[in-house]
Amino acid sequence: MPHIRSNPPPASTLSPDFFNRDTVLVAQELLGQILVCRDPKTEEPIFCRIVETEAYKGDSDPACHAYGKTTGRAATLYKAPGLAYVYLIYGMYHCLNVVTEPEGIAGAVLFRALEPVIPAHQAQYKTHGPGRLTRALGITKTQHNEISLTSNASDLYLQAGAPIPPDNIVQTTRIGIRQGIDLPWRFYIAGNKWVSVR
DNA sequence: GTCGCGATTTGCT
DNA sequence: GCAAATCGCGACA
Repeated sequence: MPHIRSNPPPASTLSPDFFNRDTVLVAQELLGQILVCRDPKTEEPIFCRIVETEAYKGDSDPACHAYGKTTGRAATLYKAPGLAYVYLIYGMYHCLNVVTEPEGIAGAVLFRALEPVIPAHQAQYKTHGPGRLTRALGITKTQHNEISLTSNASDLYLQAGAPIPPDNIVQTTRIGIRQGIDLPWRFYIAGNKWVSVR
């Protein structure tokens, strides 16, 4: 007699090993994975699919905060893969990244756009854009910088989603930077309406 | 200590 | 299309 599940299998959390790899590869493979967080006020769980990312590498990328630097905020980028890197940009918006590469090598992937998995959440949480998504989800440097994104005990963590077929992934140059504009390290899911247009 | 600027978003012309 | 908002950080004195 076959065993029948009454519930779906437990969702698996992405492991540090997933992030302990080349940053550009991680940026690509993060598409389709799920960011789990909580509503800043109600504490209700929110599940968001990652639909747009950018890779930043410390050694070869002049746009990376850790390019030629090891101190200050750049120090976070050398820490363990799977940690959050949150920084303030233009004095008013936070940006969420996940640290990549082995400890001691700098790299991170910027989350540029998310798609709330539950349709009812899509009108409520405006997660299209790196500054908008942190504002919508209540992500700040003081609360979330350097927390683990690979533990489901965190306020914020990553869980495995459905992989995106390579044919559905678009690779382009990155947005809003002045240096390293030639590097094609932005990835997004083709046709996804949450992706920033520029 | 002072100065200039940025991986953004918004509103106004 | 363009500029304002707003502040942490790095460069320089």
